[in-house]
Amino acid sequence: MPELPEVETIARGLKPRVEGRKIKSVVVLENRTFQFDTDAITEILIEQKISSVERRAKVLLMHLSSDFTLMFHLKMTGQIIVDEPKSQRFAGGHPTNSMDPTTKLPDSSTRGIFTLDNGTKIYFNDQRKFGWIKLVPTSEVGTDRFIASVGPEFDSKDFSAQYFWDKTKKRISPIKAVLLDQSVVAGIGNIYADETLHLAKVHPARKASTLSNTESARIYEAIKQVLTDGITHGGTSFTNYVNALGTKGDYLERARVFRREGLLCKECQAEIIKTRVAGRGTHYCPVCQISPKGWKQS
DNA sequence: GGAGTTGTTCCGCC
DNA sequence: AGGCGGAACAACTC
Repeated sequence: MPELPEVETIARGLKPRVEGRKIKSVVVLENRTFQFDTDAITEILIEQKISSVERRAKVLLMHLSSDFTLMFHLKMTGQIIVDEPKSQRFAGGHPTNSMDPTTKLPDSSTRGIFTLDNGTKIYFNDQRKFGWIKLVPTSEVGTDRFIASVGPEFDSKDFSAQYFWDKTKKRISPIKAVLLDQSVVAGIGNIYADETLHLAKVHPARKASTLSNTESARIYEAIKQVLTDGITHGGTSFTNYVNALGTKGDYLERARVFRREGLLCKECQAEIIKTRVAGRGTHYCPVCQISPKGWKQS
């Protein structure tokens, strides 16, 4: 499940390897992945320069010199992997040849291939075909339905403690559902929602409207810390996620609760519980995160 | 081999 | 109006 830290890690890996390069060819292996008229590829993509790479929420943006932008959403199992010709590898530490994950590409999950003017290839892989690629005029990225509805970035000025309090206090749904709501804050998914609430010592099933100002502030700070930490450690890998170089992220081994059912809480040694909140698999510590009154574990 | 997995959209209901 | 909860989507793992 690529969330904000995973997509940010991909963007950072991609940037020095593709910015300034021209797209020479595009191979469409799965039509439904390409959610735009692929007849436009020749005119709008081929021979165009990738002027910059950017992330907004969980969407990766590649701005082109044609004043169009490629938008990528990885949904649950998407990958964007860049394979540079050996002679031209960016000195940012590509995996050594013997263990280079890109030697097996393309594979059965590859849905599209972009080849650049120096021979670099960008593979879009997606086992479950939920991910998509769109092509829109750069000036219209902001009016894309998803982008238009998404909330502030966690590290932007717009995301203040006051803003977060205003948003949460009128919501009666579980706080976990509020964190997963992309219109409140951009980029949190199942991993970092659980991690945030454990750090903030708030039970995921607490109704948002019952949180005190102090608890809301703790969650606000935890969001920033957990997402920053996720980026620092290159994201979380347990099934599909790899970065732009095809290698895994390191966050899982430092996870507080995520995928740690039955293991001990690193704060209090209680056993981590897995349950279901907001329709999602949810991990928490029953001691650090006190259950709300009347809440039954399912 | 049926259930579980999840990011986003859609839909019915309040 | 808009929040809420659940279904739908897809394909693999267990």
